[in-house]
Amino acid sequence: MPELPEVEIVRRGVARAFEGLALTGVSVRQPQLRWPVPANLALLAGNGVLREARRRSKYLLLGFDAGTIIIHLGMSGTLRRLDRPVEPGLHDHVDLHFGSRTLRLNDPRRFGAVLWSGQSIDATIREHPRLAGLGVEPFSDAFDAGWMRNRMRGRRGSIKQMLLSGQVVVGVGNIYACESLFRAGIRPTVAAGSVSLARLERLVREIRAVLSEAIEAGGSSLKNFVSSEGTGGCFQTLTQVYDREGLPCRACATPVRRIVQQQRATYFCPNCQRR
DNA sequence: AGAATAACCTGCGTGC
DNA sequence: TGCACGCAGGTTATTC
Repeated sequence: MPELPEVEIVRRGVARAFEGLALTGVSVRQPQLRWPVPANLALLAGNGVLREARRRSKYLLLGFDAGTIIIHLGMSGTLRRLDRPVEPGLHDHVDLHFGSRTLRLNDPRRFGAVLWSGQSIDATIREHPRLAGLGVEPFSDAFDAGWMRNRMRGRRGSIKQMLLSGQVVVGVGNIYACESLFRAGIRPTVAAGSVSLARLERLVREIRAVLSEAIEAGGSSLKNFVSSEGTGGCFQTLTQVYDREGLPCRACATPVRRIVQQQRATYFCPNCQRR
């Protein structure tokens, strides 16, 4: 589900509606997500004020004085803002209550996570096992072609696989990996270590561009992605190759091809992406 | 170390 | 209509 643009949109909604409010309670109805949800989250957070909602990779980090709530939406998670009591439905796993306002996590497939770190957001990003060791943020100065080349030197796995791994750059999932490789004219199957510096420079530009445009468009809503305000995005109507198998390439009219890499669908134009 | 594979889940669309 | 099957935005664990 959510890749960087979708998580960023959720983060903005949460920041706007919840920063400065005190956490007054947590309801955990179904703790079985990727890892068990700590049942005593509210106690851990010390009923403190939400100071900041930040994003690192596809993780949402809610900073309190006592520590940080870490949320991942997995494939199917949504976070919704409720301004009055609403009867919980199927897969409404966790509620974070801030007085009369509630942040509700729904996640049918349960690949998401809600974790607690007793550290600040900054320390959590540096030291938490799930977050330490992630690649750089795509909009940071550290992300450039030289960095990519260094991280991918000697790698024989495909460039698409490296993008998805999060070891080089984070936030790029299946949709935006396909889209950025198309826009950079790179065949998704080529060995990561064999891509020239010039082509990596183009890839860096296109990754940033496609992520920015997706944020502008409100993200991609394939099945169930919505913002915390309940609105869906429209980037899925703007994709060049993703989910367009057999349809004409928007640039050259060659039929878009679909292959499978690492058990994930890859879409590309065999004419525009020759190597 | 790096690469490949299975696994974790539910829901939806398709085709018989 | 009902049912089997394949597929879905992500990540981790286990192999070799």
